[in-house]
Amino acid sequence: VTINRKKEPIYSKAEIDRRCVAFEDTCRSRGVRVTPQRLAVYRALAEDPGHPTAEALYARLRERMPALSQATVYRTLEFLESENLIRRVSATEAIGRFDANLEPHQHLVCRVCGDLSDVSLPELARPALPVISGFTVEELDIRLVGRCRNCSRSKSLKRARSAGRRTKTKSIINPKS
Amino acid sequence: VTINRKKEPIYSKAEIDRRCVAFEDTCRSRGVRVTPQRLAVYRALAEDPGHPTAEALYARLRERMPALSQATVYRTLEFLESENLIRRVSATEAIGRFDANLEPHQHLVCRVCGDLSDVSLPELARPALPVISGFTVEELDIRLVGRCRNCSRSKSLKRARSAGRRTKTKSIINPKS
DNA sequence: GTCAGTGCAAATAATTTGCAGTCTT
DNA sequence: AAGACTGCAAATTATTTGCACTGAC
Repeated sequence: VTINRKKEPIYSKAEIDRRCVAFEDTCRSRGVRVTPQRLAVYRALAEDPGHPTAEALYARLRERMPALSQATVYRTLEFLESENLIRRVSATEAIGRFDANLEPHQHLVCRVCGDLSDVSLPELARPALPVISGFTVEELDIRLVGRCRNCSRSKSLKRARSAGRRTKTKSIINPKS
Repeated sequence: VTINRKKEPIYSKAEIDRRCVAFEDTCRSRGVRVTPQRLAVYRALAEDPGHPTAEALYARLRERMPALSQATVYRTLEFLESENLIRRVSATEAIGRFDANLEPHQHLVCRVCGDLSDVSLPELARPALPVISGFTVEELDIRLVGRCRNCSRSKSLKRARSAGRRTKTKSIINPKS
């Protein structure tokens, strides 16, 4: 078991440079513009192993780019996510979806429509909690992220923000369509 | 593999009744009052396998309890969570925490301070994606939820809302202190 | 009767959007 | 030059909080 306690960046300087170049290539190959803002946001995230929030990145970036706006940070992160160049991870402060089912089970999360349903993987009915020094594991939260039946065809990644009952199908990620 | 496609409630009517009684007992044993609102929120969640949001529960509940307020729903859900009577699950629309590390790895989530760090469980370095009919699994997201070293002592569950750099240590869950 | 719990409305937090101007290609 | 991106500020959405009141014990 290897824990990265936020001491070092996820990638070495050289690796980060390489990734920034790859990022530029990706942008160009997809006909998207390479801007200083996009590069800066991408690099700042690659350098920060602490899973920062958009707000935290903005605070750090504005020191070097005072004119940078929050909106750009949000837009850039969304763009990077849609290009699979970064991932969004969930902490405990996730927007509230609740579950009264306390039996060990897992969740199926559709990344297109946001649908959330239960699954039971038999091999995980009674999961062994990994032992990690310096951290008391109380719960193993497993999510299978992918596409539900209805969304298996759709190509775009229009993440539903609030997956309540709302059927606001406006694309957030792909405003170009 | 068993999938619950939201057709039936998680628990049978009888089971829900039993749980509501257990809920009452828990409240009394902890010196917390049993109110119609708390019972209604708990029951509504137990009856809804769709992992509803606070907003969705509120919308459903106010039909039968027109005077119910949103604030009560939020407060009750928080209370139920702190008593381990329900769980909070995360969908894709989680409040943004980002990660540029695309290598397969897992996350350690401290439920007290919200701290998020990387772990690599060797047996999951190259995880086999479960095959589930009617759902295309693209990613296995595993979170080890518990307490980090610093928080292993603290008893209260003061979930950090925005775990940025903010050190707002105001207790949300335990306003009585 | 007491005070924990509620309702209401206002406050805060996080994110999104409209629009006019700017810079990449 | 064209229009994709940006900055700004206002709008939206989700959640929290202060305060006076009410009802569970």
